[in-house]
Amino acid sequence: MPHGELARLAALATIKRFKPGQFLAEEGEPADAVFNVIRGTVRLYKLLPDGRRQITGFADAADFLGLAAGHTYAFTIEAIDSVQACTFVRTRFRSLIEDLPALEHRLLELASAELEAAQYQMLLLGRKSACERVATFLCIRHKIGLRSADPGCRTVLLPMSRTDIADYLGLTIETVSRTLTKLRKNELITLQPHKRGVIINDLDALWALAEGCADGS
Amino acid sequence: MPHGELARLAALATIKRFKPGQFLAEEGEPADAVFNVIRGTVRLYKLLPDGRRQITGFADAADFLGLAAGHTYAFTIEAIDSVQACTFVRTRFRSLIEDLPALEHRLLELASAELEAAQYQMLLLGRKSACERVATFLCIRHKIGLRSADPGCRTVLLPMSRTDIADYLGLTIETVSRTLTKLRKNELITLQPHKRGVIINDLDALWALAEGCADGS
DNA sequence: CGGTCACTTGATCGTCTTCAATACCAGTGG
DNA sequence: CCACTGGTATTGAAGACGATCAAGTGACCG
Repeated sequence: MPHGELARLAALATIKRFKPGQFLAEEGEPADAVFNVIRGTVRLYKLLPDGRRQITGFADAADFLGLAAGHTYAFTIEAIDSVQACTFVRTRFRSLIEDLPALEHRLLELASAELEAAQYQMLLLGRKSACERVATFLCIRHKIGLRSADPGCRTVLLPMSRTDIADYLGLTIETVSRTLTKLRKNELITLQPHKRGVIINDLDALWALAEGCADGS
Repeated sequence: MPHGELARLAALATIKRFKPGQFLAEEGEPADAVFNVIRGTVRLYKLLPDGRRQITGFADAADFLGLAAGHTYAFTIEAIDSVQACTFVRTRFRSLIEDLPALEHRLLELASAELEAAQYQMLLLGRKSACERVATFLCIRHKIGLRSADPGCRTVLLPMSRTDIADYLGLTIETVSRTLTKLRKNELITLQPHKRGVIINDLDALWALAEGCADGS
């Protein structure tokens, strides 16, 4: 985006901090802000009336959030760790869009990418086994890690809890735990106890598992 | 959208016909067209290497298709029945967007709505039981039917096969069949044999089931 | 008619869930 | 320093839901 436009955007932003567990937005509430995560990780999720939770995505530094079709949020946004986020008042953001076609263009690109990711996730939730889901998750998290780490880095940092991973993959916490143990025993990964980190020993094999090209026995 | 802009859009369109099973687009192929379904229904899906299929959505008359983040399609688009679609060459469509901000605005709205639908579907695939999934499907199809039928209409037309429904809901064809039978025995619905139609007897109860507020026993 | 296709129904099996016990760490206060 | 507590993760045993395998029905078609 052109520098002048970026400056106008920045002029509109307020940087806010959120503690772990704090809400950036809540499903069903009026959607009066959009966000850009600067630091930390947030979870996006929807709930069923009885409390079942589906995490539809995680957002890390540089991710944009808060697109809503209607006038209320379609999902809850909650800080996982200590989060800093650029916050824009929606009405002002909207009026800025009016005279900045480049911004709207960028938003459409982002939305399209999100949509593509959502389709991958549907494939995962509808058709992959527990083992394939966990392998996919680790591979994708690894890829995301490469945005900020050097290529060739094999350590995956998982800021989210097992419960979050389970609710993201459509599994239970026990199945996630068991599956990670199985991958460890097969020497595909190494777990870092009490550090929420995983080292990938064989990235290619893990990808093969993730895509259903291996049986993971 | 303003009439003048609509006219320019129409000038760019070619109406194409597709027979059942014919592809409008294929996953991985260069994305050089976008579509607007005029008549009929198409399925959008992704495949795993071993053939497992996840249908990410169906598109009916008036639905817009073909948004791609990259330069290739993220999913396959296949005609279910006899389909007519407005086809736009992507490059020309793109250049039209350049001078029509309203068009891009509309596309962003559509993409946001799609994204919201995708999140509902993730909730369904990750956290709902077979019974809840089928009930949700029927309710949503009913809602879609109201776009072209009078309100109060209780007949749901299902142009897609049981296999399609199964691949959309992350189930097998047998489970879909059994679940429909169960709903019929509970007198929530009436099946129209050999006609791919369903009559909803108790819409409220079906919605309650769909949202997990009832146990569907 | 024989053939295929879409769907239904039944019996059995396996994966993941549920329920439960245990381990481990961090923080708190005696 | 050490018990006590709460949160997170691992592991085991039992159970359920949906998948798989298999058979059967009716519609449509050459």
